[in-house]
Amino acid sequence: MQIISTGNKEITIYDIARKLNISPATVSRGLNDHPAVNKETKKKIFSMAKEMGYRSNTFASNLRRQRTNTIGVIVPRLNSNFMSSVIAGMEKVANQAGYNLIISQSLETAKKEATNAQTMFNSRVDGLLVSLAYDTDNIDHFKDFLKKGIPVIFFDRVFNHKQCTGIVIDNIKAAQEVTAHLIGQGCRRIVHITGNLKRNVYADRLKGYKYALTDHNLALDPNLILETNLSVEAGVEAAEKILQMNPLPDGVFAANDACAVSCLQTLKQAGIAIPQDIAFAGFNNDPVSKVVEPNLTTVDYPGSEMGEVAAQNLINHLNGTANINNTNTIILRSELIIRESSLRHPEHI
Amino acid sequence: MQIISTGNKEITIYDIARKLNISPATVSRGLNDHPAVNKETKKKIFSMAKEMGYRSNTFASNLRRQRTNTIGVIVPRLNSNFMSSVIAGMEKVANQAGYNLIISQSLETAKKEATNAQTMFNSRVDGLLVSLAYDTDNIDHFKDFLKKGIPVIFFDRVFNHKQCTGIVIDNIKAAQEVTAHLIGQGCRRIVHITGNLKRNVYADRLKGYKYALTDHNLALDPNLILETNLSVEAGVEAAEKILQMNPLPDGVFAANDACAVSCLQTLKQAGIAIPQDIAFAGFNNDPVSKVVEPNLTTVDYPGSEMGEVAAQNLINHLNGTANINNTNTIILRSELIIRESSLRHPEHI
DNA sequence: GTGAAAGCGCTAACAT
DNA sequence: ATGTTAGCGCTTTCAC
Repeated sequence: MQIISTGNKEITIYDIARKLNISPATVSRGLNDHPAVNKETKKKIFSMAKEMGYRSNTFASNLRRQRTNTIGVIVPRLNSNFMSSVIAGMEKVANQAGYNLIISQSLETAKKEATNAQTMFNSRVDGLLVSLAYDTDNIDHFKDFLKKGIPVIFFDRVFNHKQCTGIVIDNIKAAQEVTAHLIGQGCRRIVHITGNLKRNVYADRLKGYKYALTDHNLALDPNLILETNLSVEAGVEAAEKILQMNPLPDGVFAANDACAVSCLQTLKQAGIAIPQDIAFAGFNNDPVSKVVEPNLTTVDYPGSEMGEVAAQNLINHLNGTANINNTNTIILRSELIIRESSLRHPEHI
Repeated sequence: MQIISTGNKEITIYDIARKLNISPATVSRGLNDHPAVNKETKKKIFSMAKEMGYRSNTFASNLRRQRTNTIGVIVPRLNSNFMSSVIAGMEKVANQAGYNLIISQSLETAKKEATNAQTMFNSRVDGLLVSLAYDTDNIDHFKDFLKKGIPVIFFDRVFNHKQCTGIVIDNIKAAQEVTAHLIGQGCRRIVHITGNLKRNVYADRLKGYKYALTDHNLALDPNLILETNLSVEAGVEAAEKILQMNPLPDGVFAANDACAVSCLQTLKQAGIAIPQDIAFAGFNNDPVSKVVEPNLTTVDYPGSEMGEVAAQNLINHLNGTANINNTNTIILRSELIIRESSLRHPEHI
């Protein structure tokens, strides 16, 4: 038994129409701010709606218009500054345009990503914004969307597909800058800790690393490239591998901050001086990068903006203002942030 | 112009019925696994549905059944390990029970919280799961829900209201343990950095701090209680205030880790030895607590479990399995994690 | 075990 | 500027 339940009856536009002695159609038009409705009538409608506690029935409306005004969002995890900013940016744009967001986490598995996609498909989202899971290696689970012409936009972790727009930063260039910076600080044997190379973000950062070596006429040593899952634990393991190397490397560039930090700390505990023995750089500008000692050199990029751009492009497409089918890639700016972990000439700070 | 768009026509139960020469009613029953439908018929229906690429129209279904099977979630921010785990826990339970989640961030403002609540109300969520914003001081924006008998469950940051269930940890006890631990390490003048005392979590942690002092016959010095917004910047400011104190305190207990860490680091830079001069403790077990040097003593509590419990209780209530109107508060376990920042007798590690 | 038919609340084409 | 009407796709009562 429900203890509290007053006024459980839902008010419909028919109730409002009856009270006002007008037709339901006019009420509907008024509520939707249709230009052909008399201003006075509109006012009456709105105040009566308010008074009676009316709330629009989205389902009836969606059923009728064959649109949901809902955007699906699938991300690997929500627990980063970056993702939270992305979502905030999307929400801002979506709300302004009258769209709702359905958000879900793939928890880095392709399987859950597929399930989530199916749920979104059944909820008939008008479009999808996706950042891929760690181990996704095809996008068959988005085929249903593409077949139906429902737009899918990837951001950050994108998939190269002619039918899908991607919003990214220039990971190659950013990584190239990081590596060049380390080289500029005197590093000659730089370890690169990377992630799953299926993901553009890690593949591109690796490319940037390689290009920078080439730019500075340094040979590429495959033994210096460690492919990991970029977790905190992976950082510890990487440190153990590094300690086995002979000679020791003189620089480490990790593809994310979490891994960089745990690797740095493990090496430090083993008596390695940072940055004198080994200079360090990460990627993402996570809060931890400002806490670890020494503070971590890293790359910052704008989550909120990425979210806004992704959502805005999708909505413009849905509203017919712009067509993203012709847009393949949108590149946002990023920034190298130099901190003590890589600075061997402190006077340069 | 849409470049790709094949099979844009939606399949309905009527299409399936026609192909199978049965009635739409039977198709509907079959799809919903109604017991009164012949097993063979069911099989035929399912395979035909699959073949034709049928997907159920949630809107028509919701419109008809007058239920949405959707749960609204409003949180201050998504960017913490804790919140991300909470959401993951909720998703798990909700998916299993056939419910969907609509998630939104209040970004710590009561205003956005109210807007979000209104959106949720209009989307006719079956129930609401809320963790309050920093500055919310009443719950009028949830009145619409309560009036209609739509259940609202608070978690972590709860509001004391007879009509609302709350899921929390015992913040008083946890804070009391933290403080007692500091006292056990020889602290006598312990600063407590707290947040907005409207929020139960901070008010209760303050209480726990006070009770522990009482338990150990220590006088309460109001000057040692710093009310802040618990941000990273607030930690720095708190450190500056602490440095002005004469005599210096010998312990700091901050109501979250972010603030504790920045305060700790600022004091360290000023030449204070941690934990010898000032012992430190935080709250939340954020990843940074394991990165800062020395590692931060803190309180861990289970986000995923809190999410699961909140969602499960809501769903049980909605399904009529249990009634939460009688349940006022559910308390989950938490755990003191002792690390070097508070350990003055290293042999105890 | 299956079918017929009504109706959930809204919108939009058409009519006035 | 407003009204009439049909129908979006589904579920469910009542009938057989």
